[in-house]
Amino acid sequence: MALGTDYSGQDCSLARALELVGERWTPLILRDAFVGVRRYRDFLDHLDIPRAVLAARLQALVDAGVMAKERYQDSPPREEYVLTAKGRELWPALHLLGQWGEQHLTERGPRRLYTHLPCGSRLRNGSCPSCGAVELEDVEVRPGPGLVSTRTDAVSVALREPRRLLDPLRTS
Amino acid sequence: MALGTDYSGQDCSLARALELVGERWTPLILRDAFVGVRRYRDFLDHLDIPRAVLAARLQALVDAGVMAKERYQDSPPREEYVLTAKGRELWPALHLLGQWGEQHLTERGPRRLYTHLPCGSRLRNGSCPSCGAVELEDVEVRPGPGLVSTRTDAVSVALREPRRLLDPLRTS
DNA sequence: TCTCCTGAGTTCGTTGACTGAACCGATGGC
DNA sequence: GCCATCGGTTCAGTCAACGAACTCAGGAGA
Repeated sequence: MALGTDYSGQDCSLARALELVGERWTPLILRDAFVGVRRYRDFLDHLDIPRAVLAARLQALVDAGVMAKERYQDSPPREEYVLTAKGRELWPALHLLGQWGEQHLTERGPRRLYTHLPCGSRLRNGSCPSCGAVELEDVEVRPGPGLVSTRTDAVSVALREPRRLLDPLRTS
Repeated sequence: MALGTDYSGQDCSLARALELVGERWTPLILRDAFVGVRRYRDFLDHLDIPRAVLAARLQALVDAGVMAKERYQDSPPREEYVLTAKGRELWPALHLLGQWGEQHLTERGPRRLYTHLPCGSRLRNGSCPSCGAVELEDVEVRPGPGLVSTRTDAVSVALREPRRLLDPLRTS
């Protein structure tokens, strides 16, 4: 979202949330994180985002406690960005917004299908209609009939197969 | 959100939605519309938004079918902006994002309380936990313990009393 | 009729975030 | 020694947001 993203003077929890996750690119970074993207390079390749912006956003998300930076190898030292519990709780809001876009802004069918694996039902409102709350690891993302993926980056290719949310995406 | 808000190359319904409702100020305009704000002047006074930006955003929302411009008096001719059915369906997503902000970005208690009047229960996930789906007109917004409203514009003052969602706010 | 006021914008110069390309430092492979 | 990769930082140019001033139409009062 946004630009100069402070909504000072708005005593409103939505404004506070938007100052953090309403900035331009941030929701898409989080969407990628939910499907398992963790590395700087993968975010970069999949989003076509300027490097400086990606670095700034990831840093802001870490500072806010939405993501955490974790060492995954020592030689050479490499770190990856993973969602914290606080970050994972953004899932219903982001999912709902995506579902709204799917229903109102697209003509072809859904691009991605979300299934709660233990019971097999399609997700509604970011949670399972029959089970209630949902562990994200139990949710499967699968390409839907509306998906037209022409991208060749590693993340897009991996997402052409069914995956579980949060399952780390390994591209190397 | 955003600046130059096209996420071309992202074949993703979330990106499509963000191109419309992810722009800077747009979510707050919609939030105000849900609590009954309809007039250019009221949006202006309550949001402290630059006039040019407000005009552009309202026009974009009308073009997208999220809001509609309706004549409410003829002499002098005056029009107001009301949510369409498509726009009202954004409520769960916006509400959830606000709730996330309430839980994670604020120390004092909730600023606004949302109640489903027919059954009296507090809203969860933008809908009623006992009744399921919800008519927005049946939802009451009430100031909560965390609210510190120092603003003196007509909208802020009106929101210090309980109101129903979508109930037109008359300030004149 | 003349003047003032209000609502709803538009215009315009300035500011500042986003963009993309180039550069940098550490590490590892050959 | 040379080259490639990962994860950034730096920098000049662009474009949207900002805020103040201006416009225009239609009353209201004198």
